[in-house]
Amino acid sequence: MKQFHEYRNPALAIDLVVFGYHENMLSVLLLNRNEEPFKNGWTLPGAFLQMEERFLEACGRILKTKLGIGRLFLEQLYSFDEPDRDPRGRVISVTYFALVNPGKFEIAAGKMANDASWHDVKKMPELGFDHKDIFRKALERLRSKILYFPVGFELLDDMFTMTELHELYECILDISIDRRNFRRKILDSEYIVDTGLKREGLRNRHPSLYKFNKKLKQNNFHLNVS
Amino acid sequence: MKQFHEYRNPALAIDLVVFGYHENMLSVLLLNRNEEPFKNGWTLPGAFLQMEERFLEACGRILKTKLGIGRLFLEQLYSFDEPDRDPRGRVISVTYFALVNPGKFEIAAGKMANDASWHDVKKMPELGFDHKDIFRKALERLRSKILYFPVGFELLDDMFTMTELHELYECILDISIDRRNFRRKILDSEYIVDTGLKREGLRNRHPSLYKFNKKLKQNNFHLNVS
DNA sequence: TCAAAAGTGTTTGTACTACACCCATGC
DNA sequence: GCATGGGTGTAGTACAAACACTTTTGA
Repeated sequence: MKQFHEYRNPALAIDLVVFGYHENMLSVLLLNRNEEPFKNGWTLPGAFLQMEERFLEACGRILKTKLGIGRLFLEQLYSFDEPDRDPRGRVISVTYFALVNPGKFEIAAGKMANDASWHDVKKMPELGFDHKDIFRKALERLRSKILYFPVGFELLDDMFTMTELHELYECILDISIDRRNFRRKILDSEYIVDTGLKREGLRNRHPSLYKFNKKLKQNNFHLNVS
Repeated sequence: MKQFHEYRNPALAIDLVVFGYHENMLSVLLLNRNEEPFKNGWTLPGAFLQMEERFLEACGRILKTKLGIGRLFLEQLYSFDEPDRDPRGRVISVTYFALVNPGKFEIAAGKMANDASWHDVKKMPELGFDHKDIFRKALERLRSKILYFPVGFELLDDMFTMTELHELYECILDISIDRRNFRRKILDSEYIVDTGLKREGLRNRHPSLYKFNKKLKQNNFHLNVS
């Protein structure tokens, strides 16, 4: 019997939208391509899926070989099928979005691209292929997900202050949220626990350090914003 | 230059979870396969993606050739990559969920399967491949989506009573919802408009007939349930 | 006039909003 | 002691939950 992969099948790529948060700025990792198509243009990191490979394995391979970073939060985003999305031929793209604390990794450039760098989501350059669509979808997903799931903790250090968490939310959602109401809401939800430690060395009152409550089972957090 | 599809690529299938609602029962369309693998077993309707075909075109082809039904509400669900999900070889499945009013269509059996029929979501048979996982994901999506998006209207007739809409919600979510609070919430959201008509021929008070408010732009509906 | 379902309103409690003030620290 | 940001409390409001009565219709 003829094997399926001997028929003509579209190629299958995995593309990643890697979000990082640092110094009050939400960024995305982009590669500057050193080959056609879109040579010297910016694209999302990606790779073709290998025959025996799972999606998450391909994600790990991309992160490791192109960006030099290890395992992190990954979630499937969407699959893109526009026939002309790649000028070289029919390529389906299964996309994932990832969250990373840039402080924990040094980005290493891979061989496909001569440069990988962080780009403020508010100042994105033109992107090759249909990667603008993918990016938009990812940002939309991140913004809706953060309202009911503690994704923020993937972007911060293991311990963080309430102000840092608050600023993260304001930055990602691009709105302002009342500091005191935010604090109450977060604490009531029990998503975070007070470590009892304080951040020291600041020139004013030492804020408490919190960490994510890993024991929490059920989701009782929902943030309503206008 | 060698074309992408000349390399070894996994096969790519489109599988559909078609939900129908009829007489207070939420059902899914299943095919009884007449060939191996899973001969005489139940599976979701699906097909291999053709080289130049878009996902939604493949969905339309499946609906037409296997089920004999036309265009309906479709939304991409998830892409499944388990290497052993198809015993014949590596097949990636991009899945969609669909909503249909079964009263509007007669299901016609196709050539791949000798039977297509509706199955109560509460009494599902064993499914071939990984279709149980796909079904579960689809039901989960439907249940969360109905809380903030008027998916229900795809499942009802063009005009419907408040009680019919109420029962649909209770059926899909598998909970009971206060009739009066539900009514107020739905009417306040302006998702539906009173047609001024009444359903006649019942043995008691004639209920108003409503229809979906197609002019509605922004989503101001959110149902909170325990 | 009775049964059955449709339609309406009120009371209560909870949760979010919008605020102002005090506290700890480094300089 | 003063500037800076961290921490706490509270009154007002809006929405959701829980609930009972009236109305319309066919038989």
